[in-house]
Amino acid sequence: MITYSDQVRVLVAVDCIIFGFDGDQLQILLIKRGFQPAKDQWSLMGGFVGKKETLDGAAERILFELTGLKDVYLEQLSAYGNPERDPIERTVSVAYFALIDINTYKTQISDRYHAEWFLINEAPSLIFDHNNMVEEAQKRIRYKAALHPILFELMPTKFTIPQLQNLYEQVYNAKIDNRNFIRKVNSTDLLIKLTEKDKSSSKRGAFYYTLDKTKYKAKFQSFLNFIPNPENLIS
Amino acid sequence: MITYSDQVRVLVAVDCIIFGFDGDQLQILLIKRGFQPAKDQWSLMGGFVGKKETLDGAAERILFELTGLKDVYLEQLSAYGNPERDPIERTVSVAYFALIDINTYKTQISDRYHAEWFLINEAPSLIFDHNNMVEEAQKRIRYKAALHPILFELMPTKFTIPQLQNLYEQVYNAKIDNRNFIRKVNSTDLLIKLTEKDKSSSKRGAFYYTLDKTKYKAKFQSFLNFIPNPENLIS
DNA sequence: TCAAAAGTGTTTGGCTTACACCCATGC
DNA sequence: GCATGGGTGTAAGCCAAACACTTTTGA
Repeated sequence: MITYSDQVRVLVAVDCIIFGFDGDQLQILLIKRGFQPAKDQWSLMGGFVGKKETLDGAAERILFELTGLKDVYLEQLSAYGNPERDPIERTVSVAYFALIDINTYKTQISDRYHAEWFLINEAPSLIFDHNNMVEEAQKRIRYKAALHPILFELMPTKFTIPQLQNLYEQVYNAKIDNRNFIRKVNSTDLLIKLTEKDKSSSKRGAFYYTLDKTKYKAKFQSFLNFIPNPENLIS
Repeated sequence: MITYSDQVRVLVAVDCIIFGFDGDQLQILLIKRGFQPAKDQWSLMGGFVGKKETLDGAAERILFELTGLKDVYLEQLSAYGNPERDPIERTVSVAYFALIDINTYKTQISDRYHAEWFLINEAPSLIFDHNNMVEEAQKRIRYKAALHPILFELMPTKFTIPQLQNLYEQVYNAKIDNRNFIRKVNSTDLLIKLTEKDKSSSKRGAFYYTLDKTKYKAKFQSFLNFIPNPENLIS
């Protein structure tokens, strides 16, 4: 039998950067690591890739273990392979980022991991190179969301346009003109207007919308233009 | 000492999708695999990640071994980890793509790998999942080149705008209006016009240009617009 | 002189931006 | 009745797309 016998074998892990939106604030889900090394430090949710698992499969499993969610937006970010990144043993990590609607998050399942949602700017420092992963994930999302409607993945099943604008403003750390934003979003024809209004944040109330999933899928790859002059915003 | 002892270790490889342009045709560099499995079949240039090597470092080394080139545009594409992708032993591969000016390619160094340049459309079928990697690399390049001047990386040190247009037409498999293209490229202010002309493809001759590397680096991240309506072109 | 590639000029239309202004309603 | 956020109207201006036209020069 042929083998590649003289080569080094290493551990391969998957780490998930999980972004969530509760209709008001963009957050990130972190866990308190329950084992050595770096026990009790904050970390991304991760795990080793199983013997017969694909990378995507491992990411889905890890996300499911923590949140109880399936069929979530999940995209490979990058592979990280600095030989020193894990002090115990060389581990190559493939990072994925997920975008979820926090309202669907099942708390009970995650309890064993001591998971907690943090506002992006208030998140603690993380183990290994996880801070770097989070930064790169944010950049990727900013890049992609300027051209594709991925942030819709974070929205509750029904939401208002001002809520969506609020999310964009948090992602780009910028103030957006609400009048132009409303028109831009409506012009994509991706939303279905409901009759109900949300009156929690204004007297007049803002109409609720839901995502038209068929159109969403059809138009996902086309280049939209949600953010004016993205080059001025992306750091 | 703490270890992750109950986990599977796997091989980690890097595969390079090497695109080259000779001033006329966009090509891809493939090698004839010199060892089992799949000996004598066409393949991407790849190799295992060394004990103390980063992923980027391994990609640079592999590219150097084959082409003799350093400081080449090299970007991580994606990690591939299907458990069946290598029939001998599970191997996770991190793919990188490189963009090089074929004129600087050093033939002699590569001889031991039986490397050959192929026109993209005439490339042979490749081992494992390498065909898929090439396809995804092409998609990524199409995506990125619509917004950033990466295709300039493929050009010879001096080149004409019609040559550059020719490259764009090959990448997007589309005919571009030369009059608008010339203006678009000039408006980026990324090129320095030389006094010399290339008369090989027309009687009038086309001026040679060189890349203004300072401006190139400065503007690389800004969103340009080389391709009209990219959503209509990208498959 | 004429063919053919390189390059300039000009019009058009769509889309973004900026911002004035109207709407709905709870207090 | 007025403050407040939600939303519409609209004009200015920019920029891409289309394409008529000029330039250059070898054969």
